Amino acid sequence: MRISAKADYAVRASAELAAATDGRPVPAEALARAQDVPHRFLEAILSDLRREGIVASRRGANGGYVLARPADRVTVADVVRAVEGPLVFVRDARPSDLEYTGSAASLLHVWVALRVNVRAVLESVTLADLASGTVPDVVRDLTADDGAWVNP
Amino acid sequence: MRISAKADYAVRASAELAAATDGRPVPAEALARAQDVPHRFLEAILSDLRREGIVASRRGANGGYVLARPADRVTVADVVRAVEGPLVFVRDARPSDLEYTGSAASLLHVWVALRVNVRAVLESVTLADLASGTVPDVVRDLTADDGAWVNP
DNA sequence: GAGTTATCCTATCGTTCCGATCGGATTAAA
DNA sequence: TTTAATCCGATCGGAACGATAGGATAACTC
Repeated sequence: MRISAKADYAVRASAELAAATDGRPVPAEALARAQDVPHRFLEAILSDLRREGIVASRRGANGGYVLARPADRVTVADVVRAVEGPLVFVRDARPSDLEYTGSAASLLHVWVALRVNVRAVLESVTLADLASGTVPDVVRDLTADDGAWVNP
Repeated sequence: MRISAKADYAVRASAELAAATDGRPVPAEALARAQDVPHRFLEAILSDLRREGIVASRRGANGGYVLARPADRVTVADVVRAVEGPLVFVRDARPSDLEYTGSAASLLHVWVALRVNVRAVLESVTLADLASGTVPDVVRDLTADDGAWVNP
C-alpha cells in the first residue's frame, strides 16, 4: 500500500498553491523550489492535475497555476485520485468488482472496510487545512496516540 | 494504494489453510485449485510466507503447508506485510521517516493517520475470522453503510 | 515586433516491480 | 524405487515509476 512520489508531490504542490493567497498564478518552477521537487517532473504532474480539473493554468509571462476550486473544497483524496486513480484497488480491480469463494468469501468485506477507512482520512483533509497548518479533528484524534507514530 | 495480486493470493491461501481443520499439511496445488490461483506462482508466494514465519512446510509425500501459528493469532496485516513489506509507505519511506516543509508540514500527520486507519482494519481480522466466514465488529460496522460499497 | 516568460505536448530513458513460468534439486513417504 | 511434494534460482515480457529533453505555443512587456 504505497503512496507514489507522484501523489506525494501532487499534494505538496497543491498545498503550496492553496497557500498562495493573492490570486496570481504560481509558476511550476516556484512550486518546485518551494517543495524541493524536480521541476520538469512536477510540470508533468501539474498537467495531470489540470486535466482532472484540480488546477487551472495560464500560459506566458505572469503565467502559472491556480487552484481550480476554493482550497477548502479540494481534498487530499481528490488530488491523489487525480494522479493515481482509485484510492484503493485490489489486483487492478475495485473492491466491489471482486469475487471470492470458499474460505476467502468474507475477504471482500475486509477490502471494503479498508477503503472506507482510507477515505475517512483522505477525504477529511482539505488543501485549506494543509495551507493553514492545521488538521481536522479526525486526523488529530487518530494521531494522538503515541503508537500511531511507531513503525511496525 | 493498491493491494497486489501477490498479497491477495497470499491472504486467500492462508485463509484456506486456516480452514483446513485436520492438522495435515495441504499441498500448494490443492490451495491453488481451491482459490483458483496459478499454482507455480502460489508456490513462490508460499515460500515468502514460510521465510516470514507465517506458514510451515513439509516436503515429500504427504507434504504441504500448515499455518505456523494458530489461525486466531495471524492477522491479515501479518500476511500482507510478509509479502508486501510495510503496510503504508510513501515514496519508499515509512511515514515517520519523512520530512515536510512549508505548506506541506502537516501532511505528515495525514499519512500517519492513514496508516493508523489501515492498521485498524487489517490488524483486526484474523485468519480464523476468514475461515469461519465472520468478520470482527470493526469491519461489520465500517461496511454497514451502503456508501461503503459504492465506487468513487 | 522582438524578447522573455511560461505552459504544453510528445517522446524517451533506465530501472524496478509485477505476474507468471520453468527446470531441476532435494526431501520424504509408501 | 517410485511417487509426491517442497525448494531454489533463473528467466521473461510487459508495465509502471521517476525523471528528463526538445521544441511548439501562448501571453505579457517594452
